[in-house]
Amino acid sequence: MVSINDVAKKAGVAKSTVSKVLNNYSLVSDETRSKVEKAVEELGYVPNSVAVSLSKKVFNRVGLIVDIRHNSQFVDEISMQYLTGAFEKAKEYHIEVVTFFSSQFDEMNYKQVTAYLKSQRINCLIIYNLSIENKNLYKIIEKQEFYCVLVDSPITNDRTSSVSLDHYSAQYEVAKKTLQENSYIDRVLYIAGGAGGYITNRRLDAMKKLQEEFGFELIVKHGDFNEYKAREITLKFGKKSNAIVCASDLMAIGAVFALTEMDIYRPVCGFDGIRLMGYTKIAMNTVKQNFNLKSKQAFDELKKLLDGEKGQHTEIPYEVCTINYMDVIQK
Amino acid sequence: MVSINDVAKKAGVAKSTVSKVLNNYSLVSDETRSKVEKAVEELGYVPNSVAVSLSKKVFNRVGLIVDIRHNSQFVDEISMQYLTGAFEKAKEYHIEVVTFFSSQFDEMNYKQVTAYLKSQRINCLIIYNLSIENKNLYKIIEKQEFYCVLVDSPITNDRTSSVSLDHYSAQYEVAKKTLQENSYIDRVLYIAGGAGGYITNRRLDAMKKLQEEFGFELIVKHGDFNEYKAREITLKFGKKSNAIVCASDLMAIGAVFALTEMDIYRPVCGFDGIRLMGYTKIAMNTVKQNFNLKSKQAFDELKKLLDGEKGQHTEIPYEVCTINYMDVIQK
DNA sequence: TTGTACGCGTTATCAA
DNA sequence: TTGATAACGCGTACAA
Repeated sequence: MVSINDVAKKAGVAKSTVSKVLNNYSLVSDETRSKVEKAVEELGYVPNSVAVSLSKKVFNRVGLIVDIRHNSQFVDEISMQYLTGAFEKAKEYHIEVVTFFSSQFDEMNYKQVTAYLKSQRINCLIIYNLSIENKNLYKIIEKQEFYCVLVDSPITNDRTSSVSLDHYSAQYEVAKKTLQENSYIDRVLYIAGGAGGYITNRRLDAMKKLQEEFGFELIVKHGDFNEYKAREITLKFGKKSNAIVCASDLMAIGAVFALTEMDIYRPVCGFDGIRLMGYTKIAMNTVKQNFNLKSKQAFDELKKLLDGEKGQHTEIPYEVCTINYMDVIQK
Repeated sequence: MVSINDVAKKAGVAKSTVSKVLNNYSLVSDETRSKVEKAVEELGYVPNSVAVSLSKKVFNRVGLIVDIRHNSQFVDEISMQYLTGAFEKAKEYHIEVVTFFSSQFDEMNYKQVTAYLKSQRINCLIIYNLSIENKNLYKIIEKQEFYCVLVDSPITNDRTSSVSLDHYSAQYEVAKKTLQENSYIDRVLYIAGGAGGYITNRRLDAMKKLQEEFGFELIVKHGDFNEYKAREITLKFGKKSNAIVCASDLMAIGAVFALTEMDIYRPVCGFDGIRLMGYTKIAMNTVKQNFNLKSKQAFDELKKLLDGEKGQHTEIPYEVCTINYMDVIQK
């Protein structure tokens, strides 16, 4: 392991001088600079990030908290896009990231979680899909000991930003489009996410607005973003409704497959625009969002927080469309 | 940030004593031990892993190298299971892991990659789906500067173990079963993985064995595990074959959808047993493997390497079956 | 059984 | 403009 001492020795200078060259201090003569750079090059020296982290007062390490525990398997696709987006930005900003799965924190209390994160010298968090059961994370956000960016949870404070799309209007648009494409609608089944969640409530508001406008009866059931539950709900309430609006594509798939089994047709729409949809060959309206981009934007917001800005809420664009197989496999 | 000094002060002992308690040294009186433990508890102290890593001579940090770059999107599912499996074992062994995507190393040369990894104090690697284009990683394995475990690449040396299933017999079995279920087979299209890959060659051998036994004509094309390519190949060669064997489920899906478009039927079989298959509602034979388990086993093998054992090759079980929707969504 | 002192690789301060 | 030295938080011989 080649260290700064080796470089200093080779270049014939003090290690503090090497450090200065590496960190672009201005007060270094061109001559010593080039000597050092030459030695660095020859030895293939790269600073030990562990030691850097230990010695610096501020050293930013970002924890990416991905939620794969609850619900079905196919949030995989979304989580993976979140991760890749964040990794790309991390590289761009030269900031270290560490991946966590929220299930890791399940058996810990608040104190343990913060201690654990701090012990890894993590001072920033990007939290994807914060679920309301996760009291620890809520407390972390509230206490502001970490810089946080929340993806799809509209909480902000001085050290917390949030990135999401406009769930209200997106839900409104996709549902409206789906209902208008079909003739007679007098009873709509809405398979919502988890009871009490921020997003769930926003989207529910949109459905109520639509209900006022169209004057249909609205049946609301909570599928917890779980396709199996959505399936059960559809088997139970699908027949007596004449359209089904789902708060996620996954639940929409569960609903459609249930309808197929029941051998009846009902218009269904989803939310997310996941590629999996293309494989099912189901053509339904959905809200397509770019998860990779959303994650990147979250990282940009984090950078702003680190640069001293206060937390803010930002939104990303979306598109109401259908996902088809050929689009999905092209790339 | 509460440090070992704070604990020592609170407990009224020297920090070295605290360290001994924490690292389970035997030569500590019960009295001081409990004093220290109490202080640790009250302060919520967790050792700073960065400092630990710096001070220890050997500190194991594992880099998980996941390949999401090449081919289609739906390796996502597999990669995610690899990651979760490794994370669980990491927790069990108290070893730190860091996630990398192999695309991160694309523009680097060998020296840069090793320097980068070492700068992060990484001394172990678990490499999933090493592709033959990745010269850097091959060199890393060869040089033995890192302890490596390869998943699905049967290379071993003193510091390198590998975990995979028996690709030869698995390919043989699934293909044989598929062919036997259908009446007359005289020409088989085999859509292989990447040309020259280890796995690809093993599986190809199995197909040749089968060819000898059954006496059919074997057409081999390389789909590079890419469903779009598999689709193109099927469109071109599907009609004149009367069965299609694919080296991955993804390619098999591409083939089936192409056949549907061509409006002809051919028996098709896949490989991997991914859950996505359940969503396509295609019932085809495939080789089902447990990716999560495979990743865990890889971690166990890594542990053995760290404990001084020499690298070895191990295999995991597989099952020839079909993947159906209800099995997939149940859990 | 406990405490002292040093080293790990780096940055930061201050004197030269 | 450079270099010596003290941190950073921890583990660990070695001395007490």
